[in-house]
Amino acid sequence: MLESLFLNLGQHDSLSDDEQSLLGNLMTGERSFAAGQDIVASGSRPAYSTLILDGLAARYKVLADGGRQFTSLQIPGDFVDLYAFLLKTMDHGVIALSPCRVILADHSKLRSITERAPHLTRLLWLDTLIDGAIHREWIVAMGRRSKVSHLAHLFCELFVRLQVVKRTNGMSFHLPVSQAELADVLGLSVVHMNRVISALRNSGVIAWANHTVTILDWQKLQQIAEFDPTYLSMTREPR
Amino acid sequence: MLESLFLNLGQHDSLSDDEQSLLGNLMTGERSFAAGQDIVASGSRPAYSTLILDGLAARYKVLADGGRQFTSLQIPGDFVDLYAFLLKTMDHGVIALSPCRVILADHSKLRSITERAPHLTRLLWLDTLIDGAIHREWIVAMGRRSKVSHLAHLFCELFVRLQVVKRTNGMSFHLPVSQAELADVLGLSVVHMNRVISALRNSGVIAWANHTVTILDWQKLQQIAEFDPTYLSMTREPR
DNA sequence: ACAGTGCGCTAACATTTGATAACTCGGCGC
DNA sequence: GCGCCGAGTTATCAAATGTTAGCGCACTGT
Repeated sequence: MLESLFLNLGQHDSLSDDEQSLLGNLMTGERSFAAGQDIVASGSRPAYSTLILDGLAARYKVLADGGRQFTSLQIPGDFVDLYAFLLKTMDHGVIALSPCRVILADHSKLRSITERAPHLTRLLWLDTLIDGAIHREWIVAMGRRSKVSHLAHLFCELFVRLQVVKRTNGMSFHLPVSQAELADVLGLSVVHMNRVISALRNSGVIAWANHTVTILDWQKLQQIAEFDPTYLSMTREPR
Repeated sequence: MLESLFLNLGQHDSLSDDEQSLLGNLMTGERSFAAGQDIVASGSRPAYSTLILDGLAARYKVLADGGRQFTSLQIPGDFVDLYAFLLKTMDHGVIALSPCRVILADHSKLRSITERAPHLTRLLWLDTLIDGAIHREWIVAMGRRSKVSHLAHLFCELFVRLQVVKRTNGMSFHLPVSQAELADVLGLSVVHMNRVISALRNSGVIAWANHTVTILDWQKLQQIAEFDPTYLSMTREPR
């Protein structure tokens, strides 16, 4: 059941059997959320962190004028709020974009991992660092890439991340979001988001229908995106 | 000499004398960089992490068309590349925006801290988590705030962070960057950056001359920025 | 079968942002 | 003193992006 988590953490360094069973002991209390529901509320002080088993979720903030911005997309094997273990207070919310099945990690147990299992601690720390690396890549995309390139980059990132946890199907993956939700990822109006999607479609590198994205030309997509996966730290080495 | 680091880490939870001396033992090898020099090169695999003692630095990425985007600003007491300890390969560069004095932390020593000092490990982890929280706030600012609000938010953030490490002077702080560099923070053209700065100046909430920013109306500045410092985790509690 | 609804899509127009160029001003070397 | 140069500023025009509105289609409940 923790397959995705093992695939995710295990891609960076090997996970011992002991560590796998520590993780198995850590994660308890499965829950489900419907699309549109808050998984974690902004301002809350959760006593546990949440791992996605199935579904798509996103971190977000809402501004006074009602504008919403997603700050990350979370897939199976991702902790959506591991940092709440030390940050204590959530400064943003996490919403389920599709039906989500999750499992929880008590902060008290996480704490004891930091006391007793240094290597596993480093792997969990690393997981939050990659989160940060993705954030930086998003900042670059928002600030200096063309919108088409930004969208292409997002698709590259999602494809590669989904591949790690075996949620791709050939060159396709499921992306259960509306264009309005995607607009809240890129920081665009819905109308302009539609224009950008059309442009990328017309360039012939992707198809997107029925909530399924198909990459028609992976080379060219990466080229448009200037995609360099270094920031995802997908090499296996001692950490 | 590690005053800023102690102030920075100590704002979140108390640092024991033992922990302070562990940190003192950790940080060795002072170096200086001139404005414009790379402190850490993109693509490198440093064997140590870098702490700013004095000066202003920034993380950045450069795109194929020459466009540059800063992803963070780093002030005294900040680790600019603590995550390189686990991420291994730098996926971006760090540049000195003003003359910088730094001190280094060998990754081997950092590793031994994770083996022997769980509480200090959590505080260092926390430091990187706040980095991530700041990234998320930047994403929101880039995507959904007006440019004037974005700039106001940046000034709020810098002021509060600089206050923690005692680098403010009343309601003023030193900001040794050109408008072109600031444009690479907000992701704007230089010309438009200038317009945005003019607008914020004309609203009467800040003055900016000789590389010194003075906040004339702190309440109104926070209001324009919709600034909520929760994401900086500035409360002292057990971590 | 029917109307209601959410979503994708497009048109027309307004506003924001970028590109290019020119002008000012102060510092600095000669 | 003179001229160069970098930084800030402004003007003008072009391109990107937002706003408002409306259409069509698939899906849903009745």
